[in-house]
Amino acid sequence: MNPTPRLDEQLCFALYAASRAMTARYRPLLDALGLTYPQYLAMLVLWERDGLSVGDLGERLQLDSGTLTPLLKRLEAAGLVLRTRRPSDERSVDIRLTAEGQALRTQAAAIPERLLCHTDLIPEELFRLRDELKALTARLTVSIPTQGETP
Amino acid sequence: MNPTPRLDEQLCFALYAASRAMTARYRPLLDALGLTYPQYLAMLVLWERDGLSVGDLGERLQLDSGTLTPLLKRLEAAGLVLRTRRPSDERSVDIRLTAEGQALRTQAAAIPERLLCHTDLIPEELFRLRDELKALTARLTVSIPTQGETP
DNA sequence: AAAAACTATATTGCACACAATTTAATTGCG
DNA sequence: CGCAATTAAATTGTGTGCAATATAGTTTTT
Repeated sequence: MNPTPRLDEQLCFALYAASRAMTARYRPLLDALGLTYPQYLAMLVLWERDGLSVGDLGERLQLDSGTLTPLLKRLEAAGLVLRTRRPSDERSVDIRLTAEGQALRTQAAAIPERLLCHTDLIPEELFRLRDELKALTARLTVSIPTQGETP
Repeated sequence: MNPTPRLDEQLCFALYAASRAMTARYRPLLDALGLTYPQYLAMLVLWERDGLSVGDLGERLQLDSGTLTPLLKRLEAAGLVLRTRRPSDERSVDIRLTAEGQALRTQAAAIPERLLCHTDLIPEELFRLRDELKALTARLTVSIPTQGETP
């Protein structure tokens, strides 16, 4: 009935390839800061708002503790953050930037611009694409209806 | 000089989040076939053209042998492909579908449609988004100019 | 107040990604 | 021919992602 799906026609592969290509573009710039790409994203969140819990960070990045706990431990080992149990609720772990973590912010500020310079992309197009991707993510993220659900 | 980049403004994060959200949507459908998402992509390529080498597959998927070798070994262990040294050049490894691997094609054919049904996305928009992502990938993938290169 | 239910993180196990190195086969050159 | 250079996979090591489970702390219920 349906034809076999072709790789080049799949939005899913276009997304997957674009995401990895983007990460590859960031890598040399992030190497200079000693950060991996997901670590950079976590730092972006912390630079916006310090002292979030692991859960807060996970909500923002859409990552769970299985991913974040080891990532944050590596950031701690690198001296960029501190992980401390929240006194008011010992279940929560506060992630706070160290002075070194704060300082990295200055260097990171140059990254988006340097990336743009290397790729001759038009900012307006990027903004539109970004917003379309956000809309797509929102639609993909709605709760999946259970097979045969009848409420 | 530059402001600290904000997570929500970054195209890179929109891409990263969308790609993972898409993979998450595929997961339950692929679980039914016993495939992971990258394995599914590899199978898509093989259903289009059987008997490719590891390198050919890697070129198509933009993945290197460090990723593909274990992935293909798992597909072989699952009985979906055979890995054989090419007689004309023993360095190359031919990947060929088994009868079982060919048979899976029929079930896979229903997947893209089922995914669309679950997400009320308009096909025309998706096609356009896909093509924009391909263009982005192409621009991100051009050879990175060396710092201070003067040809 | 003690048990049960709930919540936040951590741990474990598996499967990618990707850099760097290794191994084996082939090609090219003197 | 003989050997250096090249090529194709495989291997090794690190860092995600994510499901499933475990642990510890908190709240709710009886």
